[in-house]
Amino acid sequence: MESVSTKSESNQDFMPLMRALVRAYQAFAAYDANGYRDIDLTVSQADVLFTLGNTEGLTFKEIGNLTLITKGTLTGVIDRMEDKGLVKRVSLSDDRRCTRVVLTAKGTKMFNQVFPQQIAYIKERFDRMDAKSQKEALVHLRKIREIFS
Amino acid sequence: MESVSTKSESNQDFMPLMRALVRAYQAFAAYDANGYRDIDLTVSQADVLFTLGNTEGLTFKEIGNLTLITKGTLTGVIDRMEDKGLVKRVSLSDDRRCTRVVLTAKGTKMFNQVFPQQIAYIKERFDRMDAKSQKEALVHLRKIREIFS
DNA sequence: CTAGTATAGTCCTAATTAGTACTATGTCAA
DNA sequence: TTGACATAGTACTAATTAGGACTATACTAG
Repeated sequence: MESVSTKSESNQDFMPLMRALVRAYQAFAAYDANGYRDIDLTVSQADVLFTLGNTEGLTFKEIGNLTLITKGTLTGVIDRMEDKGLVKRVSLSDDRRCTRVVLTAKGTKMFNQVFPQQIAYIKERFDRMDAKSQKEALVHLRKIREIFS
Repeated sequence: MESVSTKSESNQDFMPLMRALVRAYQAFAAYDANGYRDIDLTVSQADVLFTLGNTEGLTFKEIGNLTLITKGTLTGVIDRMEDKGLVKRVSLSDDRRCTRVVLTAKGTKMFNQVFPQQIAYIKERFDRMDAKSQKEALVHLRKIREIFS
């Protein structure tokens, strides 16, 4: 279908799929980010806020695993969220290497306000895709994740 | 199927699909980036290199559209590629606002070497997905892109 | 012609990102 | 107990990212 400007002999039929994956993600990410424009939150900060919501707090390690934000990056993200008064660092008594990050009252309030809002904002678009397609897409995307892991 | 920790009343069945999209992209992106480890190229630089390959040069605007790299970012990316001797800026006589970015001999050589390599590297993984699934996934991903555009 | 507007690219800032080195703490085995 | 190794988080760097301000150039309507 699509052709690629190269003299390589290999079959490159996967390239449209590769591009579609990148474009689909980028379109979603841009739309998602737009939802945080008004409120004073970056995507990473919102990601952490949503991850901490309805928990008793999580360690850096746990947050990193759930959000896929690297530990080095996370230090800075948590720093800025702490500056904004959204989270606080709490030491663990049983393992002094660990730090538990907990939402403050202000952070909890923001979570309760922003999370449903953002969910509704995104749902609005996914609703334009029928349930059957969503189900099939889910299977395919999990397969793609699997082959690249 | 999956449940989410929130008290929002809205139907959140799209969330597994949303997560699958993000994870699939991230897995692919990480794999792709790993292909540039050995050679001295970042993902953005490789993106530009591949975009310029087999062309007579492109303007910043054109590169930006093809790669989805913002103009502000592109200035820095091209700066560093120019420092490495991979590309050069050429002025256009008919519109002095525009700059054409062209691969140097060194850049062309690198393109001819790295592009087929990377294509083969990625193809290896996509080959693990059968043609029918790829075709279906392509349709779904284009739909996802559409609903978020 | 000329004023207003649009476009191309650069410059600047704050935040994120990956990666590596580093410190403190914990674990496990000899 | 003590040395080797592992883990958690921080510090630091280069590159990227989005976004907005800015300059130079082009276009267009009156």
